[in-house]
Order: sequence, then structure tokens, then C-alpha cells
Amino acid sequence: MVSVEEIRRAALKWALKNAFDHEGKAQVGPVVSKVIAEFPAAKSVVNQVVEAVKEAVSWVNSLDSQTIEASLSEIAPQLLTEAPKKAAERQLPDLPAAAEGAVVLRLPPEPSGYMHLGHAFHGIVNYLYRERYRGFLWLRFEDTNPRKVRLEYYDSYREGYKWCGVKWDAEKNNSDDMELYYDYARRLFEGGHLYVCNCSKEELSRQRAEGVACSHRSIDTSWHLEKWDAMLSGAMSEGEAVVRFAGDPLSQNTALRDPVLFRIVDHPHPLKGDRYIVWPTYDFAVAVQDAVCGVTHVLRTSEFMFRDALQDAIRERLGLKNPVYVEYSRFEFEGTPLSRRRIRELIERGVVGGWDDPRLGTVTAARRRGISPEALREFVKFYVALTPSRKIYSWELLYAINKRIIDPKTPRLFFTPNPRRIIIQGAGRRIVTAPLHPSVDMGSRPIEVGETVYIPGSDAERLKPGDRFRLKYFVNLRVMDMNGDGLICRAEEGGPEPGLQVIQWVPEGSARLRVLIPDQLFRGEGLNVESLRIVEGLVEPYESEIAEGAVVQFERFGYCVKDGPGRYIFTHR
RNA sequence: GCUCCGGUAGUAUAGCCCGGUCAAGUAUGCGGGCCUCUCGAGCCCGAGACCCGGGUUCAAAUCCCGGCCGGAGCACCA
Repeated sequence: MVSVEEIRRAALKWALKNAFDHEGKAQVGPVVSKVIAEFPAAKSVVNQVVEAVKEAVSWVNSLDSQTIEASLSEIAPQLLTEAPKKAAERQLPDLPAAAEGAVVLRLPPEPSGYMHLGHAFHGIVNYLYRERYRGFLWLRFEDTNPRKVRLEYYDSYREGYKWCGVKWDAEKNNSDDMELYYDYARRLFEGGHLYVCNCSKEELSRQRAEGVACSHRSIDTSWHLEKWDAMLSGAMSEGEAVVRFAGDPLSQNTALRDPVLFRIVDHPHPLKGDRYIVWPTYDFAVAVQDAVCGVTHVLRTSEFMFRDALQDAIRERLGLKNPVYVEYSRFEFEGTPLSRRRIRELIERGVVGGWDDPRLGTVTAARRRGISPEALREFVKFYVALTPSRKIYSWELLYAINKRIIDPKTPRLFFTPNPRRIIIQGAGRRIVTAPLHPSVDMGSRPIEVGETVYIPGSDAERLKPGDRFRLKYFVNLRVMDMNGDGLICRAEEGGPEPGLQVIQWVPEGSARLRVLIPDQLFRGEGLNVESLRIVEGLVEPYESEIAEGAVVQFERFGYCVKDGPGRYIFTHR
């Protein structure tokens, strides 16, 4: 029990502290909270606390600030100095009902298009949990629609995940277990949980929309089994019959209104050829596979929310175990469409060059424009929440992390966009030694230079006769004269000076270079007309040593990736 | 339209379940400064948010109700 005296003392202490923090004026509410936080037992006598605090506050508020500080330093000097607030290391929240060593997760890509950043994030999230719980991660291709699936895309995912640093423990395809689906289907038919339906597509969707039961549902089991066999044997053609789940035609959740679980698809499968003609739909394949794989936690985006009940119902009728679901909103990036449908459309319209166009959010595009996989992983750890609220990430956040990661590994080079010539009077031919990095020891590159150099056009424009500036690591100059589109300068003695503008430069004979500067494809409503700018300029000779795919920092310009001979892609500032 | 689900600084998040150490923490971006032979990195300082309205309570970002706004689903796609 707390004594009245203790409450009084605490009230005074926290009133002083509160006044000290807020320009000499304490408030009753926060002080009461502080007192109760210190003495939780005082909750039962909250009226007394409030009285004590009111007294203390009105007393403290009548004091001048010096007296407040003096009194506080007497009663509780430790409160005078702000305790540093600890910045807790961010980590993903615990998985519900998860135990170390007993977590099985899965990555379920549909190989029908290239992998994008949303898939990458999802893969990383699963992988991080696999690590955290020392669990097991499946890579399982959801390839039960032969018409959509293509061979090249399987590899796109394997490579994409690998590049992201996501390791999986086992791999399989939903299409590997067709016989199993058929066996399970037969069992469900026998239990009256499945029925063959001959209705037209239109009729079927009418029934589902209006919540009416299909007449086929009440026919004898033997009839359904007969039809099922006919479907399997190829005696029926596409569209002639489907297999439906005997669910609840009246359910509020439309997914439960007798959905189609098997249909005939007369189209070869990239892996199975034309061995099968009856294919399970997503819900059936997933429901069975998640159980067969022993998946304990299904992490997925909330568009699948309405299917939980269906997939659980399928498993329950099969006597299989259900997983725990963690569902969250999709990951979006500002001005960057991620949906494969929209990307395909942009490619077809010629708005972008292809799946690896640097403006796109595909994994190949991100890779091509210099986003590092470590940055993606850090990003997921620090900025991604598995919540159902809408999130649109800004590229800045990713850039900031990427920059922190690549900066210490990135050599510096001189690149002069829209170059202007400078003739230097009074400097002979010499070799300038320039370090490859300002703080990390990466060695240096020699630059042979004579009386002619080039500097960026934007710098040249600002310079007038009489101005002074420095060519980095080289020489101080004074502008003497303008000469056509160039400048004539005189060399001066001395090194770098505080306040003296430092400019990067390249010697005569430097190679031409093109830098592609990708930006968001969309701004607000419409297309961003400047989504891909091209800057041309000269680059110092050392550039020839840079390997394709490597990142450099062009000083005072930004980080760029070598995309090909004479061609770079701008990563970010 | 019907059914669900959300809403904390410009952005992403912590806190919400279990009301009080929250007149709200962090990162990024922004403003200022320091440092630096880059407009990069690093360091320091600053401004910036609980969607709105009611209710419950001594006390609400947190619980309840209503509104507004946003998102998702309503395929023989996944």
C-alpha cells in the first residue's frame, strides 16, 4: 500500500519535473499519470492522488523557473538531465503461435511474369522468419494454370530470390502432385463435398452472385463420380464441366458459394506437357499443398483474406491441418506500378523498354540500377510492417539505406556532364594522383593532364572573369577570359582553401559517356514525362577499368552503375 | 452495389491487444550548423503527426459509437 506521504512527495516531484519541462507550467493530467506510473498501487486511491497533484501543481505553477529548478535539483536531481531515450533495434514482430524449430513457411510465386520488389520483400520477410525461428522454407511454384505459366519465369524467381539473399530449404511445384489432387478429389466426391456441374459459365456466376444452390448439387454421388472419370479420361472438353465445392451458397463470403475447384484446361503445361487435362484451381492446390508441406504459417497479402475460410474448409473435409495466417497489405512504391498486368501493358505500349527497364519495380530493374540486395534486406527490417493498412513506400527511404551500404565500397571518379573546355595558362604537363575514395583506402588513379581540361557546363556557366576556383586534387585557377564556349584560366599557387569552390574535371582525350537517369514513371495522376533523362559528358580515362555492373560515384553528380561500354545508369545522388 | 479491412509528421514505422513512465519514440526527407579538396559520407541542432465528432473514465493514440476518407474481395487467375 502506498502512504499518503509517498503520494504527496511523488506529486510534488513530478509536478516540478513537468513544470521544468514545460516552461514553468505543470498540468494535472500528465502529473497524475507519472505518479501512477511510479506507484501502480495508487490506482485504487486515485482520488487522493488527483487531490495531491492538484495541490502540488498549483503550488509549483506559482513559483518562478529558478525556484522550480532549484527545488527539483534538491528533490530529484536525476530528473534534471534528460535520460537518453533508447532507440530499440527494430525487428519484425513475433509470429503468432510460433516456436523455435517448429515454423514452416513457403514462398508461392506464380511463374507467369517477372519477379518484382513486392515478391522480393515477401521473400525476405519469410526468410527473416525462417532465420529467427530456425524454421523451414519452401519455394513452391503455383503453376496450376497451364495457360499462364511459362518456363522462363520459374528461373526469374529462383535467380531473384537468390540475388536477394533468400535461401530456401526445398523446392517443388504445385503441378508435381496432380495424382494426389485427384485422389483427394475422389475422397471428397465420396463424402459428398464435391460435385460436377454442367452449367454454363454465365449460369454459374449468376448462381454465385445471387446465392442460389445449383441443381447438380443434389444428384447422386455415383453420377458425379462417373462424370469425374469422364473428365479425367478426356471425354469432356474445356468448358463442358467443372468440379465445384459443396460449400454454402448463401454465405456472405462469396468465396464459399460453391466455387470451382477443378476445371478442364486444354493447353500444354511447360513442365507436364499434355499429360493432364483436369487442373485444380488455386484454392484447392494451395489448400492441399500447404498441408502436405506442413506449412505452419502462411504469410501473404490481404487480397487472399476471403479465401482463408475456403482453404480451411477444404482441409477440414480432408482431415488436414490448417496453418496460421498472417495477412498484410501489398507493398507499393511511389509512382511505380508493380502489377505484372500493368507492367506488361507499359511494355506493349512502348512506354518502357522491357522488364528490366530501370524505371520499373522488377527485381532485374532494381538490380540493374544499382540497388543492392543488402539494402533490400535492411529496408524490410527497418521500414516494413506486416499490417493491413495501405503503404506506399517512397524511393528516398530505399536510397538512403542503399547509399549507406554502397558508399564505403564505391570508387570515386570524375565525370563532367555537358563539358566546357578550359585552357590553363601556366601549368605544364603533369600527372595528378587522385584517391579513389575520400576516407576508405582504395588506392588512387593517376590522371595525366596538360593545358586543356573540361569541367561541367553548369559550373562553367556560373564563372566570370576574375572568379577563382579549384580543380580537385590538381590546381587553383583564376578565370581570365571567355573564349567562345570555353574559359581561359591562369594557374595559381596553393592548395585547397576554405570557401574555394572545388570542381571535378577531365583531361583532354577523355571518353564520352551517357548516363541514363531513371525516375518514377508516374507523378500523381499521369505519366512522368521526364521519367528517363539522358545526360552526356566526358569521363576520365580510369573509367575503362570499371567492370560492367559495378557501381561508381561520379563526384558531385551521384552514384551510377556501369550498364555497358560508355553507358551508365544513375542510381541516386 | 454488396461484404470485409484500414487511417500516428511529406514518407515508412514504434506505441493500440492489456488506458497512466506519451504534452507521442525512430528512420528518411526538409531547415540550420560542424567537418570534409564532392552538391557524397559522417556528426550536432531544429521544425513536423495520433482523420473528424461524440461517449466511457480521475485519465484515451490506446476502449465504444457515428461520420469522413482510403484499400481489398465479389474469376472455370493466382
